[in-house]
Amino acid sequence: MTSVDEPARPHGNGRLRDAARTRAEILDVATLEFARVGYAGARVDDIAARTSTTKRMIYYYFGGKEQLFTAVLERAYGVIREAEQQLDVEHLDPVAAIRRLAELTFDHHEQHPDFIRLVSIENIHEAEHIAASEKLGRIGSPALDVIGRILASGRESGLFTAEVDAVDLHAMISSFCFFRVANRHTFGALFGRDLVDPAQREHYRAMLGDMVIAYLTAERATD
Amino acid sequence: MTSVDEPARPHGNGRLRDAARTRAEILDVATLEFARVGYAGARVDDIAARTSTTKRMIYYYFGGKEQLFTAVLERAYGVIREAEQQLDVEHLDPVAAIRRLAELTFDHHEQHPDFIRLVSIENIHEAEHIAASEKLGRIGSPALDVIGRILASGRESGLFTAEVDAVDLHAMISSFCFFRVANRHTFGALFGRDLVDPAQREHYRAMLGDMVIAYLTAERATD
DNA sequence: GCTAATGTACGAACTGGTGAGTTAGTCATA
DNA sequence: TATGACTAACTCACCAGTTCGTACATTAGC
Repeated sequence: MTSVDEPARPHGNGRLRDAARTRAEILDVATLEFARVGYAGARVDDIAARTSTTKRMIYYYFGGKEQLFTAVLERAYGVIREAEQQLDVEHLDPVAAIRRLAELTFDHHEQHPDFIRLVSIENIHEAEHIAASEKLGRIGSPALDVIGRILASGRESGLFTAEVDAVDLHAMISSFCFFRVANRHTFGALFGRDLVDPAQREHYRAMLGDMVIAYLTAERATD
Repeated sequence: MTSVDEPARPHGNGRLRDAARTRAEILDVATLEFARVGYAGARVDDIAARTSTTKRMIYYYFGGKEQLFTAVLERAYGVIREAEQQLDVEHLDPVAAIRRLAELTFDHHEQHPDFIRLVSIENIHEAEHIAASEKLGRIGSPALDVIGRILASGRESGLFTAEVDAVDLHAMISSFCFFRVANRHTFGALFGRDLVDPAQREHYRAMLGDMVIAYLTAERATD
C-alpha cells in the first residue's frame, strides 16, 4: 500500500534488528499477496519468502494468518482515511464541491486497485475481519461529514432537490468507482470494453460527475 | 442457482444411475460452496461430501476443480441471460422503459447474491475462467440490445440528452445494483447501514431509477 | 546477563488428484 | 424373453505434495 520499495536487502539500511521495519515489511508483502490471490489463496510461506525475514516473524508479530489479514485491512483503510482527511472542497459551490469529491473518489479507487481487491475479498468473508478488529468497527469515513455539509448547503440554496443523506450519496459514488475497478475483468471479458482504459478515463470520470449532479439537481416528479 | 432442492436421497426418485442428474447435483453444490468461500477456499472433498455422489465423479464429469468452477460460472451466467431474454419493456415509453429495466436489474441482483459472489470471486482471479470458457467469451448480454433500442428511441424523441451508449449505461445500472449486494458487509460494518435491509428496499430501488433517469434527461451545460 | 527479536527444522493435518476395480443399465441376438 | 457382451456410471482407497503452525535454538542490543 505504502512503501513496497526496497524489498530484499537484509533489513535495509537501518539497524539490523528493527521491529517496526520488520512488521511494516511483512504488511507490505502480505498486502500484495492477499490482494493478488485472496485470503484462502494466499500462502503464509509465500508471504514469508517474499520478505527479508522468516515465517516465524509473521507468527511472532501478528499471531497467525487471520490476524495478519486483519492488520493488512486496518492499514489499508488507514490510508484511505488519511486521503479523505486531506479533502478540501468546501470552499467550492455545492455543485462543484460534489463533483470534485466524486472525482477524488474516482481517482483514489483507480490508484488503489489492491485496496479494492482487499475489500472485495473481505466481503466474500462477510466482513468478519473488520468485525473482529477494534480499529475498524464503525469507523465511518471523514468524507461523510464533508458530504453531509455540502448536501445541507446545496439543499439550503435550493440547488439540490434530491432527498439523500450523506451515507447514501457516498454509496452511489462509491458503487460506480468501485465497480469500474473491481469488475473490470469480467466486464471486459463479457462485453469487450475495458472500463479502466486510460483513453476512456475522462469519459467515465465525467460520466460519474454528470450522474451525481443530475441526480441531486433533477426536478422530482411528485414530491 | 436453480434446483438445490432434494439434496440427499441416493439419486432422488428417477433412475439409480443418471448422469445428467449427477452432473446437475454436483453443479448445485459446487455453486453454493464456491460462492460461500471462494475458489481457493472451496474444498473438492467438501463439495463431494455434500453431494450424494463421490469426489471421483467430479473429476469424471468436470476434469478438475478449475473446470468445475468454470462450469459453475457458465451455468450462473446462463441463468441471468435467460432472465434478460424475458425482458419486456419496449412497449413502454423510453423513460418508463429504462426505469423498469433498472428495477429488473436491481431485483435480479438482490435475488441472486450467490451469483454476485461468484462474479466477485472471478474478478479476483482476473476473469481467467471466463477467458478459458468457450461458452462465456464476449457473450455480452441480451439486455444490451434492449437498452440500445430504448436509448435510440429516447434520444430520437428528444427525451434523452445524455451521450451514453448501451454498454456504459448497463455499467452504470449494474454498478449500483452490484455494489449494494456485493459490498453490503464491509459497508454495513463501516457505516452501520445495511444496504439490503428489506425496509430500505424501495428507497434504494427508487434511488437507482431516479439516478439513471436524471442522468439521461438532464440538460447538459455545454454541448 | 537479560530480554526482545530472529532463524531452523519439523510435523500433523490437509488437499487435489488418480489407479484400479465394481455395478447398473443397454442392446443385439438367439 | 433370456442371455451375455459391452459401456457408462460409480466407489474406495490411496498418494504425493502442501500448508499452517510450533518447539527449540540462537543472536543482537542494552
